[in-house]
Amino acid sequence: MARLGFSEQGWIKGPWTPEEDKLLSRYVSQYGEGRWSSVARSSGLNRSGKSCRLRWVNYLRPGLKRGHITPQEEGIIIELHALWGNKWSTIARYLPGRTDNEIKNYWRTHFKKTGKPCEKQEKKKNQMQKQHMEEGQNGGNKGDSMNDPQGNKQETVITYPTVVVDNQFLPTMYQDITSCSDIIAIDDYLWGGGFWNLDNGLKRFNSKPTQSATSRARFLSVARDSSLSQSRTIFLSYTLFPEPQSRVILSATSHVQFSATVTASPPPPVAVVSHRLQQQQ
DNA sequence: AAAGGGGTCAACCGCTCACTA
DNA sequence: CTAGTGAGCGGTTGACCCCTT
Repeated sequence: MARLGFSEQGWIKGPWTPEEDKLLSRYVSQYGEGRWSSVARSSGLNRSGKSCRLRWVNYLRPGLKRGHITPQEEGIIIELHALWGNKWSTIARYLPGRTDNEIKNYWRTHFKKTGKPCEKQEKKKNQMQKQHMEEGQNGGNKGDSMNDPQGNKQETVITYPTVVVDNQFLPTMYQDITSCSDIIAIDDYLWGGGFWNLDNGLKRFNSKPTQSATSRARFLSVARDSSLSQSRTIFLSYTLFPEPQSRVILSATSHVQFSATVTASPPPPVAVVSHRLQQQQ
């Protein structure tokens, strides 16, 4: 690939070569992140510290996700952008494996012009949701649908565990969603969006919840570990209201044992809350 | 098949902030 | 308090890709 040129300081500019990537990766794995200017000097790379840092953070860093933003991630982006605006790095902290640059690019290409997802994206999303619905009807016991066959709205009671808050803000553990490999998105049609009441089990609001509901939440995404066939681990992430800047990640195994972490933001991880979730009778 | 245009994304730029001497 | 330096952030650019005509 042709070089774009050199900076005034003589640093190479332009696309990175595989050799440069190897050099940088080797250096960082040996000496760690940080001190980027010394990385630039000592690694043998004729690149500026800034360039090295950017390449590492956005491309070489372990744990980065490749591929398209999922509908769940899109939901999180929309939600958090509504809260914080163009705070890309803050938003990126809630999307493990995604970089601020990636999210920024995604936002600009998908939402910047119209302020809403482009038609193509919407079509795709609807298609996915339709597919989920069909799969759900084929034996999935995931709770009642949002609408009855006549299309009338009704409150949905999910036969999933009840959420009981043990103690408020009792630090117990911090569970990172990234620790689960091969997370795929599921149940988007069921969980994605909408408001949920956590006071008396998981009940879904069809309209905006009342101000008195203290532990209402909006689910942003659900994902599961596909490698577990019997003992599914489900990850729920949602924004707690009325604290708009807190977010909870719940993890559930076999629909029996739940644990939850609350991270105040920005940035995570900070305060941790433990919820005990009991299986609904 | 070729050209044009729009979309995507890696990379750069300029600014701000935090830290230190 | 101030100046220098490094790191990080958001905005912007430009090359490449792909779709449409």
